[in-house]
Amino acid sequence: MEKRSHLYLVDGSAYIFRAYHRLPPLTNPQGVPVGAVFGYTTMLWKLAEDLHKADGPTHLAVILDKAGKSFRNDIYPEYKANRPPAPEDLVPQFPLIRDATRAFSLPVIEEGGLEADDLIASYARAAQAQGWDVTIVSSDKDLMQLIGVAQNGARVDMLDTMKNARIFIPEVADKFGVTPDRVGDVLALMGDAVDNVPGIRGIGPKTATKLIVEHGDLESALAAAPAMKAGKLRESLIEQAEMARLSRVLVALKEDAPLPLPLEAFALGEIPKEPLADFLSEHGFTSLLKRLDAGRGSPERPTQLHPAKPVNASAPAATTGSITPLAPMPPIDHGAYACVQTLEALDAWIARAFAARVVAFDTETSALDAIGADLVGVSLAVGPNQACYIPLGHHGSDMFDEAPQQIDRAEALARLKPLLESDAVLKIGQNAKYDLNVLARAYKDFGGIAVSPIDDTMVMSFDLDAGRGDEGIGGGHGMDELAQRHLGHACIPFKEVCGTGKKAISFAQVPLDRATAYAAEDADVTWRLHRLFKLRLPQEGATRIYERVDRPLVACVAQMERHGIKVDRERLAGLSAQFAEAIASLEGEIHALAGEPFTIGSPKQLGEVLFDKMGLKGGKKGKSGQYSTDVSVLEKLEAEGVPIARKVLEWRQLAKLRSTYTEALQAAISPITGRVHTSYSLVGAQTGRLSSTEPNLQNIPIRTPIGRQIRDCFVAEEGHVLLAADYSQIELRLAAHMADVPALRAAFAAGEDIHAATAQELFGEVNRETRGRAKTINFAILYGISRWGLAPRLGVTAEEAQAMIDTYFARFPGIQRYIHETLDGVREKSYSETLFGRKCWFPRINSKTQAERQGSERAAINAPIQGTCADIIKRAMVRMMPALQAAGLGHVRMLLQVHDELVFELPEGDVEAARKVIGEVMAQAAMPLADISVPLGVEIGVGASWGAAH
DNA sequence: CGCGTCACG
DNA sequence: GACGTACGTGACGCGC
Repeated sequence: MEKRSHLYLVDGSAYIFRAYHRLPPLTNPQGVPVGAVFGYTTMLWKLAEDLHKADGPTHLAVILDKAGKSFRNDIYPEYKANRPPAPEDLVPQFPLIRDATRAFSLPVIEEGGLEADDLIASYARAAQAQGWDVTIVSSDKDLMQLIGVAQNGARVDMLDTMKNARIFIPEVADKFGVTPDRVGDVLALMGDAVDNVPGIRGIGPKTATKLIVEHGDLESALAAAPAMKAGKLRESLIEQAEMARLSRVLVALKEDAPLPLPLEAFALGEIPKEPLADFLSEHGFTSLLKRLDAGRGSPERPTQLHPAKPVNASAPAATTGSITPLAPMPPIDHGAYACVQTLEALDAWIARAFAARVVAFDTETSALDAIGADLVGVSLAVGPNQACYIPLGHHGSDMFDEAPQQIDRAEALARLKPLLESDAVLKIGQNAKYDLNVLARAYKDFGGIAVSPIDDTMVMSFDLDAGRGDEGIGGGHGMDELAQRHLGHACIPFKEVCGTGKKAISFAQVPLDRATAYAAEDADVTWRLHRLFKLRLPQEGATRIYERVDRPLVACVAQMERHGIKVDRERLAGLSAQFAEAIASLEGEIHALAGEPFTIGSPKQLGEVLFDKMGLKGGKKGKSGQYSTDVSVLEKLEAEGVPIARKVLEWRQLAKLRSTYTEALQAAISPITGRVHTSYSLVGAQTGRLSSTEPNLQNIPIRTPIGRQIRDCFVAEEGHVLLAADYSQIELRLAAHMADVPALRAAFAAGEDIHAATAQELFGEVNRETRGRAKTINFAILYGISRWGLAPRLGVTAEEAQAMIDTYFARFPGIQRYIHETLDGVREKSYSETLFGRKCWFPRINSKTQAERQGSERAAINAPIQGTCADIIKRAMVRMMPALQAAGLGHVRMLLQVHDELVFELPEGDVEAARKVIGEVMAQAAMPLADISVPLGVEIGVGASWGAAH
């Protein structure tokens, strides 16, 4: 049976207004706002998917309003006169709607002097006359007049894609209380404030419906007015009858307009993929692009990496393309900030934030650690100087002082929660991870607050300017520094508000006026920075790394920090005592050997004892005029048969382990959770790596048996295990790929021992000695090699080291080429780039000072490799929880990241299932953006402790 | 607060 | 001829 023709008429203009207000303010990689365009594109996509359904479209057209006046203005000049101008960031989206439609190869209809509604009505009636069904894709109430069934059985209905609802006669009756053919009469009576259709003052939807239901139609209702009982309604109907008649004409749809294109022109065929793919890719609609690629059964095509644009470091970058320069912002004015102390004021600010759809926020807490501190207040900013502070946990400055007036904390959080969690409002934080953690813990009885979606100005700054610290101004990404650098504004220093040292007070004790100035300023500054960075990201090619890697990582890492990891306190204490005993006994022996007591932990005293008092040789003084006593020096002495050297080395090791680990880790156990919560810095390492502080859980010992015991103190909860998954030799694999070294790639592909393979290539034979040398050289390559650096590590002369480097380059010419090309690129652009486009700046790469220059060169060789590795594991982290959830393993907890390793905690029974998902996500983490020509090997271990999981 | 040292990748 | 001597981190104790 042939499918009955079914015409879809899409009311494009009405749609984008709704999409604009419902969707977050996205921008495409060029910085153009495209939130509404995205919504529109998604809608077309959904419609296109219905193509093959039985009741799906056979014909489709998009109808748009054309700018300018319509015939209705000739009848009534005030028609649509009080419409506010379209929002600033919607205007550039109008032309893109046409692009989007063309990308789907769909016809667009627009005609001057006619509104979209008239064209829709005319097409609908024409189609109906031919016996076609018609679906109007809109939710505009005016169009509901068209709904119904013609004599020939052809029907007109409507589809509201946002609510995914079909609208037919019953739905119209629900809304208006009348059948569709009487909707115009109801509308004429009630008027329309948005379109400025006058109607009759004092008559709203209820009365209008009642009158039409009672009297049948408008004219009858007007005619019946004199007979009505005296009162306002009667008067209005009589006095304003003409207004109602005028309104009736205004709301009537023109159903016989000439059709710019014949109906047959709207026939749907298969939608060509190429123009669509180009459009989706141009605007960064990657989710749809993926589905498109999946749909055509081809492998996902790696999206184009950002072309490396030559950047003139001295020229401001904010002038590219057609992007309008930012309007200047007024200077920061603390007097403009509000302190919110009533629910009414709070509600007003929340409404402002919803209306602005972008809000910067900041939390103030009683202490610095996000896991232990209490929420003291929240600040919001919706524009420059439009900021407020909401105190929630302030008390008096001392115990006799009364707490200031504040909104009840639970009540305030209940009102803030919908705002902070709304998909339609972007929340901006400076180091948002901190605030995410505070708010996730606050309001706990109600599940906490899961702030989303977020932008983070600190992370944005990092993705734009990592490494740029040597250009005269600080290179950090802290708020005070960013405000100074980008806004020329000196923030109120925290210590000025809370003091320092012994006299420091909690933020909860700060008087509200000062607290407001400080806290609201933070939100204000964050808002302003966001405006600058959001524009710069696309202009400077940093959108990809920010949007795809670092931005989604914020919430992911925040959750890892909240999980924390369990440590066995008793076992740590036991080790501590054991170490203490050994330290004490070594101390005695060392003092005896030295012939006098001294402070072994003082390199100064130790050096003097060894090289002056005891007269040992090999003492070398550094620039501080002090003897060096580090491991290499002491090991050399030991090899020469100096017994005290061994003892000092042992003493050092144990002292280090005890103070840095066994003691410090016990102190780091949170009294609240009983676990240890590190804090990861997303901007700590210039290469893109994370760093870990308070405590640093990325340097827990593993290399020596004695140190490894500390890893055994990291344990899983009862009934659970720890799973450690690490990338095997990932940096060398990436070097093999990025430098294109066939021999190394082949060795990795074959699963060979890479250092042995290197030894075979370099020395022609593999034994312990050659493998060890090959390993050292392999690492030297990754770090930027020099003969003087390599020589002492191999125990050879610089000349011999140079010979090995030469051999290495001869056997693996790609490496030498990579180093040259990388350095040339960095010298020219002042930054390096990872496979995923992460930049790392090297402002001293062309320094006149050799040491400075060479240092930058070595770092520049390493940065793309170390940074790509960081990108890959970050991508794995971002994808991990969704992948685990999809596999029914949402309860698996990701706890730690140690550069090439992820540590999880999970029930024993889930090990096999989790192992599969985790291994797969990690191995595939570079795809589809970068297709690494070497497999990413992942090794997984499981055990009751971290030590046992290796 | 700078330095030397050493824990990790 | 001096410069420094492999990349990236963070924490500790000493001594000023």
